Amino acid sequence: MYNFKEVEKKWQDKWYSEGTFNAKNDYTMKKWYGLIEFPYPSGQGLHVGHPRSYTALDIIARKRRMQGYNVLFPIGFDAFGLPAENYAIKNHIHPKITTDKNVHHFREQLKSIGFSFDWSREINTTDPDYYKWTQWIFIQLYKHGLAYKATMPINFCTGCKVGLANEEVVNGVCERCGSPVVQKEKSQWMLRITKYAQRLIDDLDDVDYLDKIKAQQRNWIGRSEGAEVKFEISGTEDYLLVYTTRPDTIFGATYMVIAPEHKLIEKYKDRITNLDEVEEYKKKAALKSDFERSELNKDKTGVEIKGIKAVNPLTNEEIPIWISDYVLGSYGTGAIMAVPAHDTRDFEFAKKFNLPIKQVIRDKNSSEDDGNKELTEAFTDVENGIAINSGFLNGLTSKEAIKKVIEYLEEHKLGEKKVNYKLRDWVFSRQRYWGEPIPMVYCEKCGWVPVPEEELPLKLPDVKDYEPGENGESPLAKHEEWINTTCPHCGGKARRETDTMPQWAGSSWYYLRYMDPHNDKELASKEALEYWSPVDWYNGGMEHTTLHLLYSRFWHKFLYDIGVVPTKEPYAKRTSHGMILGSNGEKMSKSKGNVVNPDEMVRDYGADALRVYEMFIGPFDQTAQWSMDSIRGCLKFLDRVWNMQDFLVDGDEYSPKFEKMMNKAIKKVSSDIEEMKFNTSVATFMTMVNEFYKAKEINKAEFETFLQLLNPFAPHITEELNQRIGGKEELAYKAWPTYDEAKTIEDTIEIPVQIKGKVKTTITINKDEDEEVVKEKAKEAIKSQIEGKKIIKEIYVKNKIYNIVIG
RNA sequence: GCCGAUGUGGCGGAAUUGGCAGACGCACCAGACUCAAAAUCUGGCGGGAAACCAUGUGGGUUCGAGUCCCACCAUCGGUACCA
Repeated sequence: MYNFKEVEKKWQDKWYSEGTFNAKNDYTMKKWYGLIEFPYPSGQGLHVGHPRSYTALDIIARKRRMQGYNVLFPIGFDAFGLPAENYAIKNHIHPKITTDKNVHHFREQLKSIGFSFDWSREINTTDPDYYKWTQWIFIQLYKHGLAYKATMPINFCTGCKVGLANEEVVNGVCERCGSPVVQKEKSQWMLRITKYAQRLIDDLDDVDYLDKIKAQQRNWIGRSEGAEVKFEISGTEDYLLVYTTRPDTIFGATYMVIAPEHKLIEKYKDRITNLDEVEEYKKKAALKSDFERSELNKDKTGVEIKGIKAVNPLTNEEIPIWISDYVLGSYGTGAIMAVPAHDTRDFEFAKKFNLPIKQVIRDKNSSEDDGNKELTEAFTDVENGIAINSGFLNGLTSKEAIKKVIEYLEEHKLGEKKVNYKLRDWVFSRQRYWGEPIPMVYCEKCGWVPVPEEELPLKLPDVKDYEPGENGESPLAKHEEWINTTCPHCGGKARRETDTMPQWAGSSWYYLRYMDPHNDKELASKEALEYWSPVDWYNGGMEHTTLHLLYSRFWHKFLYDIGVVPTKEPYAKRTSHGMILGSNGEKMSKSKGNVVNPDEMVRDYGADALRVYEMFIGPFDQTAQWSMDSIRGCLKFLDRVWNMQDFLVDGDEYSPKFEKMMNKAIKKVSSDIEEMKFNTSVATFMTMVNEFYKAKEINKAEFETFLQLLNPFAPHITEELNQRIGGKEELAYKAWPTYDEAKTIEDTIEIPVQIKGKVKTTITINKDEDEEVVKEKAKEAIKSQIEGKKIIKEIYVKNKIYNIVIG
């Protein structure tokens, strides 16, 4: 009987004490760098979702070692973050203490599953030796003008009087006390990621990410091409600047809309005759949280600004200006020209406030559309539009009209071509204790000054009070002894920045630190960076394919620009795994009581069974449902593997009856691993075991190869069996098996014989048999069904199929 | 609404990418072993008496469609007025 407890312990002790899987410092070897998203060490411990991703890359890493690569497969902990801080506040235990405890637990759990991580390179984002370099990167960003202060709204709980993270705001109210959450203006550090928007799109062409990941990145950045157009404000030299992707519809612009935040109101308040009404609207809009603005108020609201009007530059008509919160201050110019006939939102707004709707595009595919009928909805299709009622654009397709009108605008200095992105700059400040201190000081005389690099790391002060500050201030704002310092520039009195960095900071560059984790001179040495960059294969969750991936690509590109890293992109290849749901098909959560604890799985079924099951559970990139019956089935499979010892016979070569199967299996498993089709690899192993059981025989050569193929999936049992059957070398150090293509091909093939595409029978033929011989044989086999019928057509595909069409 | 997935036996899923639908596993049934049970081993297992019918629904292309095209339905994930 297979005792997985004993066997797994034995091999783990050996691997982790000897450092079997540690990367070598031999920079002449060919390298492979595999990366998994390092976990946040939560109090709940490891989730069964973690081993899905980790086992997958562990399998690839183990295979790469056997293929002769110097493999870097590191692990660390992304340990700053909200849960530790909230737990600390509630239970009055310092977050460092809980974090250390959780990390310890995670480490034990990860080791119990037998991952081939290089534990000598373990990192932790809360370690000052680590965040020293996170702070260093921030200072470089600041020095290059990519970090700046701006006033940005934060979520502010009206009950607790603290700033909240987005995830703490649930349906517009505070997650903890249920009070309404409003937006509060606060001066924050921002990172200018928008400067990299175009490169973040363009360089996707050079990396091997799943298409859906690339699509998500592109959508998030949200590039759009259009024009900025000037609309003169009647009776002034001034103009209102708008952004539009449809400059071909300017003839149909019947009014303008500005965002509540727009500075136009301040500028012309003397001329506005209904200023009170406008100010009232502004105030109401400001009080609304993001949630109210977007979720609750699909219904458009707005107020006309009376006393000022704009002039349509192409029709020269005077049109009214409205204020409405469906126009966002943060996108484009914060003002739009409204073309109700050809924009859904403008159409709704115009209908509600009875504004004129002027059709200037007709549908080229609709004979009824002559531009004279009343529209029931906006016509927005760019592909099928023809300009009408549009002066010099009449008759042009929408695309031609866009080109022509931009030329016209540029020629008459009325506007210009413009590209916009949805992507916003990155709000980098958090009013929190448990994060990296932002290494900046403020001096009355010199303004913001970075902490000198030789003084890094700027350590998070070890304080007892990390309760949130008053009015959304950071907890650090209460610690005067830490805040007060001297200006590095003039030596005068200065105060430290009290906000900390977001959790994204430490994870934006951690893959670089793994290359040289103990370096106290640089974030990593030039040689290490040159050798290990880029990450060859990065696997993680779909939930991180927008923000984390984008942020780290941005930091990497910046580090490339200042000559720190040698590659433009951090990750050569990115894949993602599907989620694991509870056995009831719902997301695992304590409240639903469907959480599966990996410790219990290792205890009851063993690490190998857990690993094999998580690979067998279904297609790797898709959501899967946990099943206790199935993990039991995987343990049964491993027991059958163990008992194959009883059939062992001598033999240094594959026996004739298994030669084909062995060669085919090597081929199949090798390619399955590369394509992450782990589930069919496991099926292959099971089929092989069934065959060995049928024969009640397996020779040494066959057993050794079988064990080696299975080793990346189930490393413990295979090493143990290999030792027992007298394998000379440990599997971890052996070369990956090779196959002979010729020996994967069967000599005889069964092919279906069809009549009109329906299978009637199958015949067995020799491979590459002569066409006429096959046809003869097939016709003989279905003689009764074709006798006396006229054969109209015959389709013969060599080694595949023979199909007869009869009359 | 938009973007991205997914839909195949009782269940999880497979299908060389247009060529025998249901590999492999679970569950279930039967047999062997056992005083008996568990474990293990062996066999069976989409529906239908059969012709045949079956891959979410309806159409199409093809000698041939789970796979390609068109329209729709359902489920899941992401996102939220981006001009």
